[in-house]
Amino acid sequence: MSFTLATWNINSVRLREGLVARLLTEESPDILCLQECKSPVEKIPVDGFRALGYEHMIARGQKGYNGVAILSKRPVEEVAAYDYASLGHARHIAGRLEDGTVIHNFYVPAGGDKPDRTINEKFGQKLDYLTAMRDAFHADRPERSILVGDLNIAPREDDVWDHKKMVKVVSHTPVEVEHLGDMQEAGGWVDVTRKDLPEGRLYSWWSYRSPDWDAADKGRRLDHIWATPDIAGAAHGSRILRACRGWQQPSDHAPVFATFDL
DNA sequence: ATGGTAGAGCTTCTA
Repeated sequence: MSFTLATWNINSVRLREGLVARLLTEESPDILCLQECKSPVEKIPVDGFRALGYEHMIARGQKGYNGVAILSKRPVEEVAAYDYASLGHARHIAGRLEDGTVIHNFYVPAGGDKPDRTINEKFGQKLDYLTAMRDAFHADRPERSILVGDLNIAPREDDVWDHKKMVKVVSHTPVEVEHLGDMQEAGGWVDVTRKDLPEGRLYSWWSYRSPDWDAADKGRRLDHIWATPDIAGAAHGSRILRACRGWQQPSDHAPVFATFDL
């Protein structure tokens, strides 16, 4: 069995229903994982997605903030939706395909402005969230699993436009990279995007605050596709659809794709 | 040190 999977921080699924439909129509991934739906589950516009062949959805949502969903052409059974670090936020959903492959979809907390948990509670929550993920994967080591989402951390020097300028900026600080690495190691996760594209700068997010985002290109790779070692070798065709960032009224994130031949 | 933009839902928070 072969399937193509995409992950996209959509920054309001209701406002950008048309952009989701465009991506599904033009690229037809088998599975699309969304983050920052900013919508209660019952207000996600599922009918339009169903009409395009995406008959299955599992999701967690809340009013105004956060929210994650998995849209799929194939049946997907919900197997978990954890509130890591007990924040009361809709940031995780996991589903299982008919062949047994488990897909985890995450929206890791952004962490606020200051990278210091003594003065910025949100930064502490981000680190605690990653620690809770680490502990969960340590206790129950995943197999035949894929982890995607907006992890809100760009771990490598070539995942940001300027490593030296970014090292004190939330999303690229050493303490965040260490927490992400510990969580990755606990699950045995392989970074599929970097397995396929090991060289060169890769970004999936460009701030709205830069009007000439394309020319300035001050991006970060915040959105990731990982897999457990038993299936990571089956992944190929990784790509980031930068063009979506230039669509009308875009999300500030571009979708990330990978194909698995299992 | 600061401000720049965007979305939800309410007059402010979050990113």
